[in-house]
Amino acid sequence: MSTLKAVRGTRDLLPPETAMWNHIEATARRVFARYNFGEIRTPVFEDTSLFSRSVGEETDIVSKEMYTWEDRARAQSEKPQSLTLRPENTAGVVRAYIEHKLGETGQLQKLYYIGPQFRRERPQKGRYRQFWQIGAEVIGPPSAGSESPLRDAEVLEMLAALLDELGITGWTLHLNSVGSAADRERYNQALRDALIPLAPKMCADCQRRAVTNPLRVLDCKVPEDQPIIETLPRIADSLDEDSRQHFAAVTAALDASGVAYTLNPRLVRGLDYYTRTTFEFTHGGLGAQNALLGGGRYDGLSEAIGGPRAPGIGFAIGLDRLVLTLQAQQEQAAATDKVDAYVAPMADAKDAAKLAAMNAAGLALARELRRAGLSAELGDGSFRLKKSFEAADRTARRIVILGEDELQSGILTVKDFATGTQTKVPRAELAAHLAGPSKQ
RNA sequence: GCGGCUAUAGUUCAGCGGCAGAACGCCUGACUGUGGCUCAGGAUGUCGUGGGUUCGAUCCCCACUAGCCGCCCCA
Repeated sequence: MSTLKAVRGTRDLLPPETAMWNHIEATARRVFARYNFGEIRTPVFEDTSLFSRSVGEETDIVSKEMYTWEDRARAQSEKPQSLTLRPENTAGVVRAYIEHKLGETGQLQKLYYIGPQFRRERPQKGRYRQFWQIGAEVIGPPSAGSESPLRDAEVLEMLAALLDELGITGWTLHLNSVGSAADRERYNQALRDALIPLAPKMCADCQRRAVTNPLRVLDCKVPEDQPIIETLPRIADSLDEDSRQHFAAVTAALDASGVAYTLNPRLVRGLDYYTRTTFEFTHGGLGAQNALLGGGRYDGLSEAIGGPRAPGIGFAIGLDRLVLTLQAQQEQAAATDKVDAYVAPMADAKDAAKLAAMNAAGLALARELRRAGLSAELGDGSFRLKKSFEAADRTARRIVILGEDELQSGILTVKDFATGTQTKVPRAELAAHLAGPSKQ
């Protein structure tokens, strides 16, 4: 019989690793708050059509990577509904924006989310079937300034600030504009036409892509294909005047705010809803999954799923990958934080009544310390003192010994592991003593 | 969906067609109210699952499952 395990592509996050996750999430919340973003939490599953209509019917995500099931009807009159675990969160946020008529407020909505997403892909480094994303969206009616290139620049600048604050070094911002939906259609056709004579000279993958997904040819990494790729039409040449001006304004604003970026005319993104500005922050050391985060503008998404005109821009950070990057960067995750005190009750283990009484006294003392705001671990009176010390040294900065003497006198024995000094401390002063720094 | 590599103690990994190994961690003691550094002892386990070859398989073969890495695609 096989034992139960986390299903393929999912995993448990345990201490001390979770400390890193909490640190990243807390940093993101702090940074986002400075930019006036508020948190949104949307359901982890939605009506399937939300994703097919937003992400794109023909994308790999929708066509073969979604966890979709038919929710059974509970009444004869009820129709079964096709539901899907969210493969990304932007669609859900825009759905909520429409559902709650946030556009009617006339205000720009600045929303961020942190949560799990689901795609049924083959797991590998930095890629899981349940993966975590931190993302944010700026969306609103055009009258609120949602189309302004200033929003693009602000979002990018915020991301640079977040990565810097997290201590991620060596990231690169790749920037491009894919233009309007019409621009993209035009470009796609131009690319197809250009590839007809060229594709036979390219690698096998490109020959296939030329037919199935010409934009992907631009991503080809085969060295021999690069000269050919250089000759292909550039999307910048297919942009209409509005998109061109918008992009120029974004880069100008980034220049003014000192955010470094690399223009990458080959950066095309996999989701259908992207328009105009698209971007990606990459980092080495992530293997084939070198994208830390990606995003872009989606001026037509709201309308595509039946909402009002609501241009927006957003991004999603792969939290799993961010953790990998930070772990690789830090030699060793910082030593796990030790608690302020280890309360070690001592009693004769053979005397059940005394043991119970001493343990109760230990629990009360630990409670006292915890109520004073200190972190404390509690030992067991049946332990020999040596064992208590060993356990305490692993988990706490100091040990507080609670034996018969201490209980009667109300004066506790405290030993500081950093200095090795042992002192007697009256119970009334204990919390203050434990809160203080180590001293010789 | 496709390809390569891997699966042995709590962890990281050696190993060999014939009694299952190391390091770290864990437990006990030297030390009955004192940790770290020592020292002496101890327990680790369906050798991923199922089948096959063999007198005998943890080892060789096949299948399956899972993990890692890559492809596709993507955060």
